This record gives sequence, C-alpha cells and structure tokens, in this order.
Amino acid sequence: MTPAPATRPSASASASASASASASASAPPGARGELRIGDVARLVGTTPRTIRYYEEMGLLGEAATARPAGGHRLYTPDEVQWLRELIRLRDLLGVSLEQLGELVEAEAARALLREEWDRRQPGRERRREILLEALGHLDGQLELVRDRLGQLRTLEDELTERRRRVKARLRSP
Amino acid sequence: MTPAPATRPSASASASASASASASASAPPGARGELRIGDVARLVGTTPRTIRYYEEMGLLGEAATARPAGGHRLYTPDEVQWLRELIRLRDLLGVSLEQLGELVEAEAARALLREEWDRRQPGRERRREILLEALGHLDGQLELVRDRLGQLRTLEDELTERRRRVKARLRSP
DNA sequence: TAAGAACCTGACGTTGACGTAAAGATGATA
DNA sequence: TATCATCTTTACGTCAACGTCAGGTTCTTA
Repeated sequence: MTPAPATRPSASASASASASASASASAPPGARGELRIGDVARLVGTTPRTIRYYEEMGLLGEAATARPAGGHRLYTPDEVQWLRELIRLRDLLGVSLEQLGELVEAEAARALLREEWDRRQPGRERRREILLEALGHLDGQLELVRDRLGQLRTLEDELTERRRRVKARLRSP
Repeated sequence: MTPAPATRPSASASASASASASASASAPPGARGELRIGDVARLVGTTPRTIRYYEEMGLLGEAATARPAGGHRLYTPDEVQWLRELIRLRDLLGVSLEQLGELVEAEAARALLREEWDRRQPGRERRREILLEALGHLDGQLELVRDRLGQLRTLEDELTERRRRVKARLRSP
C-alpha cells in the first residue's frame, strides 16, 4: 500500500523537492508544501487522532511539534515521510510506541544535529561525531530488522518443509 | 487497524528444551507425557491465564479443550507444540488473536481429520481431500509469512543503503 | 462576510489481551 | 491424613492505543 521508497534525506542541504503538486487542487495550505493534519492522515493511512497521539508520546520531533500561527498543525513533506516510517516500523517490528520512541530518539537528535550542520558548518571533528552517531543509530535498527528477518526465514523454511512433505504424500500414497 | 502488539513485557523467555528435566523429580502427571497448565506455561514462556484465555478464544482445538477427571487441564506434547506455534505466529506476524484464529482454524480441522486418519484408514479419495486441505492451509500461512518477509527485506535494503552513504561520507568529507 | 468544513483542546469511552484477587476444589507429598 | 502447592471458575482491574463527543476556534469558499 506504500510503494514509495522515498529515502530519508540522510544529509546535505537537499530539502528541495517541494511537493507542491499534491493531491487536491487547492491552494498551498502552509504557503509552501505543508499539509494539514487531515490530509496527512489520509496520506499515511491513519487518523488525525493517531497523529496527535504520536505527538503527545513525543514521537514527532521538535519541528513537527512546533505550531505556526493560528494553532493548526502543519506538516512538511519530510515530516510526513517521518510519520510513514514510524508506522512502518510499528507494523513490521511490532514494537510498542514506547520502544519505538527509544528506537528512534537518536533520529530526533539527528534532526537537530542536521540543523546545526546546515546552519553553521561544523568542524571536521564535529561532523565525524554526528555521522558516527547516525551510524550507530542505523546499526541499532538494522539489528532489530535482521533479527526479525532471521526468525521469519526460519518459519518460512519450516512451513516450506511441511508443504514439501504433504506434496510428497500426495504423489506417493 | 492496528495489529496491537503483544502486551508481554520481555520478548521471548523461550527457555525451551529441558522437557525431560522438569520430569526429574516428579511422577508423570497424566500417566503419560501430559503436562499441567503451569508447566506448559513455563515451557512456552507464558502464563496459565494466557493459555486459558486462548482456550476461551477457541484457539486450542477440541482435544486441548477436553477435560479429564478432576477438572484440571492436561496437555499432550503435541498440544504444547501447537501452543508454541500459535505464540510464534502471534509474535512474528503481529496478528490479533481473532485473525490468528481464522488463520489456523483449518489447522484445527486438520487435527480432527488426522484423528480420523489414524483410527480408520480413510479411502484413497478421502486421503487426497485431507492432504489437499492441509496444503491449502500451509499455502495460506506461507503467503502471509512471505509477504512479511518481502516488506522486511525492503526495509533492510533501505537501511543498509543509508548506512552505506553515511559511511561513504565518513571516509570522504 | 457568512456559512460550513476542518481544526483545537480536554475528557471520557472502547477494545484487545491479558493481570489479579477471591473462594473453593484437587493433587502431590510428608 | 494433613498440608501445601497447584488447579478451578468468576469477576473485576489494567494498560496501550486509540475512538468519540462536546464546545469552541480557525480556514476556506461561496
């Protein structure tokens, strides 16, 4: 249901790709490509309530929490993508929201660091630090994913073996 | 919509094996290899309450539901194994107990058929029927498992790619 | 500018998957 | 045979992850 690979902008001042040509033929809500909570919910296949709940749980970083004038929440395409990833991890890894928070809290920190990165060029040493942290974070997620993959592969093997046996008995009574 | 992850705190206590170790200083409870609910719970890493709940939900077949004299539940090794599989599917696929029930309800039917198989030799035609049903059932499970596998592989690829980029930037600033 | 759609913040309700406590029956063991 | 661990049912409690309703505000559009 979510075919879009859409990798996170892992660094550099990319940011571009303003998805202004989004669905409905309406004026840009946030003067830029920002979307309102209802549209975001439809896009990622959830409800506004859930998004607010995730914010309450601290799963959406500072940026997504910040509120523009008027009090209505607005989300950049990056934030929408971030939400998608959260949901994907939730569904595929089957972790609780709290575990999910721990799992990605480094990611939130990374977003902050990225800002620092963009604004004032950090020194060589600082850059290394930031990149290493991102690396450790990715390794953490990868370990979880690979663990799951291993278990699922084992299960697949067992099921396949059973299937093979049933088929054998179908051929030779 | 949400598959609702298991509320269990620690992932898997497993601690399988030691099937005979528990029988070290105790007489066989069910005159055969049958175990009582507490032992079963320890073996599969859950609680008696959960096992009773699964029975209540109809996840344990007729056999496991049948009660010997005294009213205490007794489980054969096969039934213990069945419970293990249920828990594994629950954890790995992250499905609700209701979905789990649908997913394996054919399995329950299969258990009944197997009994029939053992007791009176079914005719060639009937055997075919039974085997074909088992096959369809296995295919159903396999499809779900493989679907999950595909999604997880995609996720792994994406994470690996990000990792690669971070490492590249670590080498060449 | 007036209406209606969408959003806001509480705050209480719901559902699934169990936990837990009570009061008594059963089983194993000394 | 007494004692104690384990089992039984019944029933209420809990926790996460939202759903839903109320009363008010903001946006968008005719």
